[in-house]
Amino acid sequence: MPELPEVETVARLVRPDLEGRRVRAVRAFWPRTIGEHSEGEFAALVSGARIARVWRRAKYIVLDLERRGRPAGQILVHLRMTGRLHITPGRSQPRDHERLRLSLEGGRALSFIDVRKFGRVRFMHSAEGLFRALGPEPLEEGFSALWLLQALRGRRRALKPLLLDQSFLAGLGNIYVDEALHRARLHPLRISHKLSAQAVTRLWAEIRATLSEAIEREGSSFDRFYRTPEGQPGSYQHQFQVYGRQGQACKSCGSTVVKFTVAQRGTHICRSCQRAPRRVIISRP
DNA sequence: ATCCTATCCTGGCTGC
DNA sequence: TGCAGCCAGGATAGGA
Repeated sequence: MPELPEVETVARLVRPDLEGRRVRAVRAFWPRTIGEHSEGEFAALVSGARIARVWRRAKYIVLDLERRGRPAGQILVHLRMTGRLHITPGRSQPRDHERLRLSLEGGRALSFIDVRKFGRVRFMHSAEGLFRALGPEPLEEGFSALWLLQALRGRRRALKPLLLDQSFLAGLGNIYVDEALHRARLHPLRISHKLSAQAVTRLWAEIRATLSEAIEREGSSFDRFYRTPEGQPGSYQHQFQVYGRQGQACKSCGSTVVKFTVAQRGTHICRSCQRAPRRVIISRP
């Protein structure tokens, strides 16, 4: 599902078509996509504003708006599970599962397409407060091995649910947590404050390496949902070590990859590369 | 503080 | 072939 690498890829690919353009009109085909605002309110807030910058924070794609050169709020796109962004010809009929369309000056439009309707496009006067409540960006300076060591020691939680918690660390989801934990040879049920400094350093490095490599490959596509705005699938799924590989051989040691449930999420591990912590009862699939 | 469950959704899949 | 039921999962709310 779209996690940091997929969201980063989408932001990069829509950026050249959006930056500098003005929003002309809004149509909400599924009103809940824009949440607390009605279509009319949303339109009033964004119409005529210029998209000054497109960037990413955690799993949000952020469109900074300006009017007369001054900040005029932000549009936050969250793809959740099946959301997609496409630049489309402005006048076409709504396509299947299109939930929102922002018509742009110049004739084209930004379309938000989402089969499962979980995705959201919000207008906020400022997202600063929302972003302050999120953990650091894993690929930025603030996320150091020392920070991670101290942060893990300040909590007493299983690694997987902690790494999925966006207020702890931003941008990871189910897939990249499983991949990073396998690469760091850490079991998802290991308790955060009990890791050695060496193990934490491994985890830190593997989180960064996994995400960077996935961005290089434009994310992962293993079902028909995630595509870049150009309609291309990512290719990182070919690098998966454990995710979705239950029943197959671990690429490092040959043992069979198993799937079980942690934090209500499908969790994939190699039992020989990722040794279970003592005294932990492993929940059943 | 942490964990667990339900909710939101659709479509693909399984099993009868 | 038809159809009911289950599953996937990011975020959040509410209860234990």
